Amino acid sequence: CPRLSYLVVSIRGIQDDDPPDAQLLRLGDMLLAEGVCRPEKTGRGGAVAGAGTATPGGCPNDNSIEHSDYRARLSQIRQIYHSELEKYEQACREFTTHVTNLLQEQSKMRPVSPEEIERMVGAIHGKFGAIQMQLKQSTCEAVMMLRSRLLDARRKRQNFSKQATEVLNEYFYSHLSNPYPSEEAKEELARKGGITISQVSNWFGNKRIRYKKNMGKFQEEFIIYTGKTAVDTNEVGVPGNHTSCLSTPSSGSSGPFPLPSAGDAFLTLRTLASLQPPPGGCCLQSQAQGSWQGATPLPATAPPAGDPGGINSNAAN
DNA sequence: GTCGATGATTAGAC
DNA sequence: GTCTAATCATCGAC
Repeated sequence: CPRLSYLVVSIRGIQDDDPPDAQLLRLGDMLLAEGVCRPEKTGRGGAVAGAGTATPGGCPNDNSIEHSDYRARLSQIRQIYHSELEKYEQACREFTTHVTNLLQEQSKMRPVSPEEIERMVGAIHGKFGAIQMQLKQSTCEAVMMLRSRLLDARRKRQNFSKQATEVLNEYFYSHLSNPYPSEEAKEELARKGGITISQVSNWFGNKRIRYKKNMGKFQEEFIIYTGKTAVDTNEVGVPGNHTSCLSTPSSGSSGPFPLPSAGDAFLTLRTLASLQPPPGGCCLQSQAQGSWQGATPLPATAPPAGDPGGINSNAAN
């Protein structure tokens, strides 16, 4: 929602050297944008008191249920704002009257020019304007805090559907030697899983990191997916192998060559993972930064015996 | 309420 | 732009 950033920018943009009127106007605009106050009817002096029914502006203006709490709290803020504003305006009026009366009293004893009265009234309005600005600013801050608490959906998340997770895991484990789907593969995974491409990218980013950090934990998953999908063992990291190089994932998830067992799959994968791609390998993507293969010695429980070349000895080179 | 899993965000490297 | 790594924040099982 651009309005929040507008608020932030606007509040940051308030400088002490701004003329008070300009600051007041800007804060008024902010509160207007948030639906806290109505457009001012006349001149300065802030919103019309009692504008509690003003239509909330911005994102929360939709009818979604999750925003009802926001709207309720915004309404509270609005009421407090207008109540305080009314108090300040009342006080300003009273004080202005009081000072004017005092000056008129003084005029009996000394000459008091209309300019002097005007100057005093102006000074009073200036002081109350500053107070009003503080009120607006603190109201803005309250609204911003409320928004960040209740509306900021950046970290809202929902677990992916089972189908999406399966599709992603199938691709990941069947391309374990190079779990970097191309754009086309991402698109297809996104389509199959009913998620967005950036979610696919996020998922693979998270998966690679978490797999690398704790491979043992993912052994069971590996068995599930490689066993279930009957992974084509030729697919895993073999230089020149078609499926590991093609960008489309479609051929990887249902290989026609069932393994005798998942454990064998492990062994085979471990062996294959140790193979080194040819110089300028066919299509490994973005491996310069992470050396995925070097960090992919497959789950530790796989038997090391019989591993001809060693898992980590040269995979990353 | 706690805690692990997990999707999203961020900073920094390339 | 993509990537890793760290972190945040939420979900969901217990």
